[in-house]
Amino acid sequence: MEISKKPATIYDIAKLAGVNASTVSRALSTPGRINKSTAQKVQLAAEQLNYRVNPFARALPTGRTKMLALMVADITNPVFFRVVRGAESAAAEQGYTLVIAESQESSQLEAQTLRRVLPMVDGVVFASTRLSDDEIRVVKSEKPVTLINRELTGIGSIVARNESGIEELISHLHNLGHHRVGYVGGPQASWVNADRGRILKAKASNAGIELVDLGVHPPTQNGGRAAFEPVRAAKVSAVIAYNDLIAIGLMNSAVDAGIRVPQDLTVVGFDNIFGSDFTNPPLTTVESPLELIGGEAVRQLLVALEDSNDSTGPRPDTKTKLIIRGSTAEVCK
Amino acid sequence: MEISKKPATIYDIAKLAGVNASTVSRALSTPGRINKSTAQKVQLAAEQLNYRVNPFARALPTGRTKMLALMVADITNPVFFRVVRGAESAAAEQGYTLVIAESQESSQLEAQTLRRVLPMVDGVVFASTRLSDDEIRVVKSEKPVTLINRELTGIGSIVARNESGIEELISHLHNLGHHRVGYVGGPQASWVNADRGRILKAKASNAGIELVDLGVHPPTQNGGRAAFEPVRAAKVSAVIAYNDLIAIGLMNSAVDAGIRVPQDLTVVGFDNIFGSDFTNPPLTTVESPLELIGGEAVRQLLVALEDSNDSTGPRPDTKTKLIIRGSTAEVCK
DNA sequence: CTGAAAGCGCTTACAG
DNA sequence: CTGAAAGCGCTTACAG
Repeated sequence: MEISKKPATIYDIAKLAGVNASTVSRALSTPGRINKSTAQKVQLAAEQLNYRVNPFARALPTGRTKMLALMVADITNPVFFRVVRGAESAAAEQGYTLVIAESQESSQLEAQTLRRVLPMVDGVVFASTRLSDDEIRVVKSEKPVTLINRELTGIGSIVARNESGIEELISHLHNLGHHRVGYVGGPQASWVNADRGRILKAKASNAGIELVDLGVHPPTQNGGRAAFEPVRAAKVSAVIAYNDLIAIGLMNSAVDAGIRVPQDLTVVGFDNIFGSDFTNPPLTTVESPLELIGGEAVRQLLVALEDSNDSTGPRPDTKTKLIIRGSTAEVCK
Repeated sequence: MEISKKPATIYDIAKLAGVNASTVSRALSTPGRINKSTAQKVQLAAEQLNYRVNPFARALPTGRTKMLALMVADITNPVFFRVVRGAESAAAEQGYTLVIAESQESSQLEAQTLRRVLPMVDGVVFASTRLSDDEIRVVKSEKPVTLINRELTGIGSIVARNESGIEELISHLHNLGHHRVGYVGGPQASWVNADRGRILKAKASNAGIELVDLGVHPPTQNGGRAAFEPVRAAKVSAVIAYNDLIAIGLMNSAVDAGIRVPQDLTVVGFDNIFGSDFTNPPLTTVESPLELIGGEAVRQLLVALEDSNDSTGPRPDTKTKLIIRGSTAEVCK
């Protein structure tokens, strides 16, 4: 329980090992280029002194901080947990530290946070951003950037492949006998919402299902509650929500209105968020490989940074898949 | 869309403003100690050059990085979301950046992560840690530390005041006519578990309720499922779980076994995690002011760091409170 | 393979 | 109030 004394520097090591500080530096960071026994001597001394490199001192001459920023709109949104987990472990694997920054759904706060964080990181992955295409390009002009679930020419991105899950979903609904189903859309500006809507429309039409557009809504439980009236008015036997949160809000309002799920109304969501399995009934949903996506986003960023690395390994398949639970049933008429 | 050119330094500003670099430094960080018009000239030049201080260059001479680490056991555990949110915004408020580090419930991984992160932060708050008392003291010997929901002499900490919520809970159960209730404990080593258990026992005994100890369990849904057998064997009319996750697992198993909640068995949890309101039935739970606690933890850390500040404002009350939902009912016999 | 030196961008006593 | 200088702990050409 010593009182915090100054940590050892390479000069302390140099003295102890009887070599020059530059040799210490090399022995520690590029041991290949140095006499084996010298390197060992240095490493031993470093250990004795409980040496740890000062990351800032290293960052100054190299310009590299070994930190990455992960930008999310809302830390408390369960959709991001798995993204964060995947990103964090991919970063740690390569000795990088992740700074998680939150925009709180405000583009102004996001810009401000970015201004604080950008100078201290080597690159940023946007898991969700309120920034415009142009603003993203400005960031990209300063540091490498990768985008999650948004595409923008000239910028690396990784997105969930919604086709596979939606294919399964439409076929599931078709088998259940649904012919007229509603889509409760998410935010207008959301790339993901557009993607899901487009694919949904195509697959539904292929299957001879009429897809009714039920408007755009906030991606929250309240958004789902507010969407209930349009849903009821549309006289659909099934409804697909932009995400699980909306689906859950929708189910609540339906129950309050005396509509039974799934007997009277089939409901499905997207994401398979934490808790979607203990709704009543448990929610049928299309799941994205969020953890994989988070990990892949930082891996992509890292090859841009360490350009030595395997330039581009095979991109993993980010396919989505349907998880069938209790909120979908045959149309009974 | 310029190709990333080198960011401006204080020397660029110095040249543009026609002063010495040290004057620039002072004008930017301690504007009070400098001629007003000089300061303005400098600030103008800084703006023109779109200057942002290099945090690492600043960190070297000062030893301060303006970064804080927040250590959690599991990023995907919903209990931490609000802690993170509170900590993050308290940090941002003072211009600090939060690094969230995850131990993944492994003390080895935690130690390793700490080794990577500790050199780059000014202090650390442990939201949950697998470290032993002694290990925490070692960290504390290097950097200021504050603890959430754990007490350790000599180390600043902030804990939820479980009395208030438990008081309400016991009185609620008492009013409902329960006389024999079980406690499904959490991890043996958890400070919070011990605290809740102790208070529960005291309050129950005051109210003439017999509290049956149902053992220690992992704080997860599976833990809750596994706890169902002991619960049933104990022949209690109500059960209190260490946390919501356990309570939810317990409810699942009960339903599977044909036991109705709350008619046949009253269930209550702790934490009020995301999703606990849409279980079936919605879970009655004791809520902690997690966001406040997270914020207060970093604020405490910050006064230790900036010792100039208001040495110690009044500590906010971290009282817990009962949220009554559908999983509790009168004992019907 | 190794040393001596310069430099990364800032801060901060020390003079004046 | 301001300048000139030293120093924070590392890395990396440049010699040898």
